[in-house]
Amino acid sequence: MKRKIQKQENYIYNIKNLISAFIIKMKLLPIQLTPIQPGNTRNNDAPLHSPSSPATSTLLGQTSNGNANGIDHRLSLFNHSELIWRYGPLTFSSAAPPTYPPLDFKNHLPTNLGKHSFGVLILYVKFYNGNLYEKYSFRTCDPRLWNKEDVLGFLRWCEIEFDLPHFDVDLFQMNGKALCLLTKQDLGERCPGAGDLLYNVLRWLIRDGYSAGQHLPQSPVTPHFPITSPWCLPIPPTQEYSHVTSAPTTLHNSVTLSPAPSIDSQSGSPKQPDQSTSSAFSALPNGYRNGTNNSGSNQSDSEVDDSAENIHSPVSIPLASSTSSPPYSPRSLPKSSSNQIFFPSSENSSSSEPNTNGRLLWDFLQQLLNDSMQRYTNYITWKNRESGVFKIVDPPGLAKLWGIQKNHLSMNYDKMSRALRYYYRVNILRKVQGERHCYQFLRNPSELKSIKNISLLRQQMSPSLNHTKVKHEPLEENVDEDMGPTDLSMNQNSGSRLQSPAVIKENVDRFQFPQDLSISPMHLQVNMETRETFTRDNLSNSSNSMPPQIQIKIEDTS
DNA sequence: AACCCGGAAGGAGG
DNA sequence: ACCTCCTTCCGGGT
Repeated sequence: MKRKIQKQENYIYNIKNLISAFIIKMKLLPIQLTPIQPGNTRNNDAPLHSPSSPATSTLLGQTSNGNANGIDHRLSLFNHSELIWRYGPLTFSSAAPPTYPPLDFKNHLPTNLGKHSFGVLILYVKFYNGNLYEKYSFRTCDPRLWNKEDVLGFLRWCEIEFDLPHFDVDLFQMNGKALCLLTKQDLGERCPGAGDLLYNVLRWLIRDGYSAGQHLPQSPVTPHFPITSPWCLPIPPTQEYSHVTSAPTTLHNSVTLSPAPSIDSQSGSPKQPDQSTSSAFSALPNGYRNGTNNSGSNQSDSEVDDSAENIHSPVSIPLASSTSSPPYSPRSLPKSSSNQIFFPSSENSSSSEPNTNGRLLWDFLQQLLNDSMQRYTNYITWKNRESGVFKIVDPPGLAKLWGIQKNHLSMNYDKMSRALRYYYRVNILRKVQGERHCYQFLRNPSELKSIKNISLLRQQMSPSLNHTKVKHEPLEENVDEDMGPTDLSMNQNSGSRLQSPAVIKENVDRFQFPQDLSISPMHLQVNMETRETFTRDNLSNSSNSMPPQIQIKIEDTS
């Protein structure tokens, strides 16, 4: 019996990671996690994707006919543990108050929003032993639809997600629409050091959020901003899960992972998540620590390692396969001499060096190339790190990443390569003749960063440059002595808050089920066909019909 | 067709 | 107003 409970707990644990990943993938803003009671058997032949399914009201936790207890009977239709994702417009009316005590949508969702502009994703979890159901609801994350409490919840999420100093909430007594009208400067004044970040996040949410008529980005390089809300961080399993059926009150308390962002002003603000709990699931982006505040303070004797780690340590809610260990625990970087040429360390860094933080193209490329976890090798990779020769593996993809970084979404390889060619004349880059998409760095990053004005490089020819210029076999070259350890720690003290390449890529690639979801002995099936319906088009067009649905089925194969 | 090159104009931000 | 660092567009070459 204990083993079964333990298994179930592990299952919950993994499911929550899955949820987090899914939230990221679909850019949903989790607002609530509420337990529901296990359903009684009731025949419901309506297919999950049927427009005629009466599921909507049930999904919203409202009482429907023949369902006086607010129980979702459909759950009992399935023989195995299942996750059922649904997405659709919120269609409840004020005349039908929810009778589902834990799921008070009326108080949690702004009722003055157009019903077509809103969506709720609900997750039902059923264990085939019948002991537990859970229900998760998520709201879409178009910031323009946020109310004041949403805004505050978002800010708290940002505080944690990006390790920002506490915002002065008094300066953000506004709804999402007002928040979105703030300029970068406005945001910077309200939250010094994080204005850029907030601005970029909001712009991104607006641009790629659930705007009507827009498609969900399909490109593998499209960033999915990590809506890994702290209030939805999974919690370690507790034995309370085994009592959920018989004790609804306990269930309510125990299954609520962490406080939902309260939209009910009476209930106050969402609490901060328990860091000790969340740390195993979500590594805060150390690389985005407040630059001025943390300058040097989080540097230790393992400075080199940490600096490199932190730069590319985005928010992570790892999938089940990676929950057993801290996702970004400090570890040593390769220290072979071959890695030290273009693999920056912080040793040479000084606070006087300008911090480009990926804003400059060469810097951006360096960060991708030198990612300690090698997450960008599908975009760009070293051909010879010693000589600085690299190859753009995926030109359009890389260009898109760059465009995202610079907020020029029409960026393509043609334009980006033009920028690269401008580096020729300033001796930052040169083309590797005869090899497509191959370029060579002629300066190492610390050298470049030490030069405040890149254009000075036009006159300033380094010995290494002279050396490499005359040779046409860059792959065979050795670098000069002055091409010492370079500096990757430039982000560490950055005041800039542009999204790092690591974050972009991480957000894109994090969600890779089912391969990455190793819920043993569970087997995950994803109905890709139904997932296809999860588009903005469908979101906007299906407002009067059954919401598109996504079904994730987990079967116990043991 | 894709890639590569560099001129020209202009924009955003400092 | 000026500068840097691109971005955008383009004609031409390989």
